[in-house]
Amino acid sequence: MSFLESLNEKQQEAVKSAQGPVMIVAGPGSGKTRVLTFRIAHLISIGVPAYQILALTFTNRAASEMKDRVVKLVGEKSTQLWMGTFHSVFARILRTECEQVGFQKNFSIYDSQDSLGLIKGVMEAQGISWQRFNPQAIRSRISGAKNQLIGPDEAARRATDIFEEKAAQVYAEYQRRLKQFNAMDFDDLLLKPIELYTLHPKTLAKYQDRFRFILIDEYQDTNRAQYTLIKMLADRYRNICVVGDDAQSIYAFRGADIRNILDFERDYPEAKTIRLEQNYRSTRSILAAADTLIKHNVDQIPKDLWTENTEGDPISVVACDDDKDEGLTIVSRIFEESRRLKLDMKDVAIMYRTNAQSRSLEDALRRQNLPYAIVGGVEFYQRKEVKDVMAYLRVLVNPRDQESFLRIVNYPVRGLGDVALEHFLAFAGSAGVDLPSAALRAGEIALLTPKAKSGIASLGALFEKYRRMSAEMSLSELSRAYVDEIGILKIFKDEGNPEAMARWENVQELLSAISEFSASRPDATLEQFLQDVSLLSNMDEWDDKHNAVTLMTLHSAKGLEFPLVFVAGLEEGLLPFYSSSIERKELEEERRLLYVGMTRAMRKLTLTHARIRFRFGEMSYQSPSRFLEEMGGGAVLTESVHRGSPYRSAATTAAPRPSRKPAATRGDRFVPDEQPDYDSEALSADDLKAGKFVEHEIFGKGKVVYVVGTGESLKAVVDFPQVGRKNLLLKYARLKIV
DNA sequence: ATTAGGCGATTTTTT
DNA sequence: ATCGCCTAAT
Repeated sequence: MSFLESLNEKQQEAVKSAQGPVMIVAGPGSGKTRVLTFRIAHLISIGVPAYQILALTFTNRAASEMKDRVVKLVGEKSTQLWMGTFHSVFARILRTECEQVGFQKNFSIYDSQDSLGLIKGVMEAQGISWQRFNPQAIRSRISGAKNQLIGPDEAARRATDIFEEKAAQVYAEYQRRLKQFNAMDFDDLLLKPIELYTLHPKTLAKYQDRFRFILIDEYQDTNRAQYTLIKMLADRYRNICVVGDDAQSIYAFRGADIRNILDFERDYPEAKTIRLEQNYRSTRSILAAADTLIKHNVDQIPKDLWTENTEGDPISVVACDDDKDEGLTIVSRIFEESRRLKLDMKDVAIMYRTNAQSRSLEDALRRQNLPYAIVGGVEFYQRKEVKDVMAYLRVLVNPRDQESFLRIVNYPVRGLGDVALEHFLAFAGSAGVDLPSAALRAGEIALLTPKAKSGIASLGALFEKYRRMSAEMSLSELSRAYVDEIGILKIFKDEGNPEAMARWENVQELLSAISEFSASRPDATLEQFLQDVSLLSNMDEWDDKHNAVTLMTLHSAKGLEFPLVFVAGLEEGLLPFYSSSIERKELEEERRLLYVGMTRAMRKLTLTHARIRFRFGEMSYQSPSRFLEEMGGGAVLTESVHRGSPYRSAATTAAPRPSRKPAATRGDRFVPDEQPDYDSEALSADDLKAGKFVEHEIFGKGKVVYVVGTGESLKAVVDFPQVGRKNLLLKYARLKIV
């Protein structure tokens, strides 16, 4: 086959091993995507019908790109291929099969924000205080349990402290309500199919028979639920091919389980393992530094990455005065390097640990008139006005969706408060009807004020009207008329200020998106649109057609490559992040995260750190990241820039910077080993470090999350299990180290 | 007694 | 920019 000739020997082997289980361990830049694409094309070319192939990717974007490439290789017969993220593929399957697990086909999909709202409601109903038990923490605990396939009952049995007991209690009611609301959260999109296949072996057999060839990309980032699901599906034909790299596993915090890679060979003893170790992407300098860094991890499968590429430029490490300076430095280097290497702006990426860091970078780019695009950040579909309209649409599709109903029941204002809502919910509950039906009968609720009665009744009438009309109108007409009648466009217009006009435009943009969606496919439904939007990943929205610098988090950078890469904020507390610098496993994940970022670079990599960073409303002294030392000195060029900046004068008058002795001992060349005398306070920055346990007179024992400021204004943020996070001024707090 | 609007605190990573 | 709490207005 002609298209195989461009592959190396290992890659060809990976492509041609069509039958049986295969694990491909693919280092960064080793042509993994090409292998996957060619493998699919190969399967089709040897006669496998495209609809028997299921390919799971990490983003929908990756899926559609890969699909396009397969079409180019083998033509239109490949369009029946099933390709997408775990969540979108199984949401699609659930759309047809969910009745077997007690859901209606029009079920809603709740994102984390919706889930959190629901959890708060449950906690309120159960009389669990939001102050004592952080709803966000409860949510992530529940999600964690679900990812490990632990149900509410088992969670309750396993609970060892009051927090876990409460979480389990909330969990049980949360699941009950999701079912009642005909809604699923992200985790359910994986759990319900497992339930479906367990309860209905015939259905499982149908899908096993359907998907005879399964491919999974980014296998290192799959969780236990995904693993189980795939194991079920692949059990019959065992034609499963997973591609991953343990060194690029960066989603353990979300339940990704490294055992999935390690267990693969145990579950499939006949599996063939193929290693792709030749890197085609990066210069030798870049690869060497990344490799030296990642070798500091204990948990890893040994690999020998190599490249035939040239040595290239050394990696630059630039020390900047502060975060503004960091932005300016990066911008001026973008100018220099892009000219020197003859690159466009679309060849440049700036990566960082937290979304909050994009602000100062954006400022610098804007000031220099450099075009840029941000991946993620405050996403369009997360904006309040967009979520509000989406909630209206969801209620139309799924009247049982109480969470969405409650979101918009008093927006625009209809004269309803907590009390009126209580009465209304009680009425709906005793009448045993969904909320839109109850709203139509608001007149029957004696306890409501006239204003509340008419407000709710008109909302009920609105839903009723558009539910009827949905049969006769096109999707795009319907949504426009509906949104118009909701009245929020008028509110924004009347308000007239720039923010309101921006919101007005966002709603218009949402309507355009609906029109576009309905024009793009003949069978477009509102259900389908809502589902697609719920399952968008932030990469899916990224437009790489524009010639602009790309800004994104290190997490979003996975799978991409750019000739010129900047990683900003290589500082202790930021990368590695505060709370992740204590546990070895978490620290190793931070290291992998930087590894992912570094290995995105093809020709030139620049790492920056700031000495002072404006965080949490004040200046904070930052030490260079320990990872810089861990890269070894060989290919690294250390530089330091000084530039005037508004923070500078304040900085130079401040107390000497707290000393710090990084944990790593080798290659201390990036950090001058200074040890200023610093003993004035009983507790100084020397004693008080992130991760230490301290005792407070009132709050009890807690863990230090991080420390900011110096001398008199030395502050610590401490996590107390009972009372939560407290910001303490050391001068007064009188903490004791435990 | 209720509700609406103002004010202040907050910021890891995400399907 | 958004959320949650508090107080003024009804």
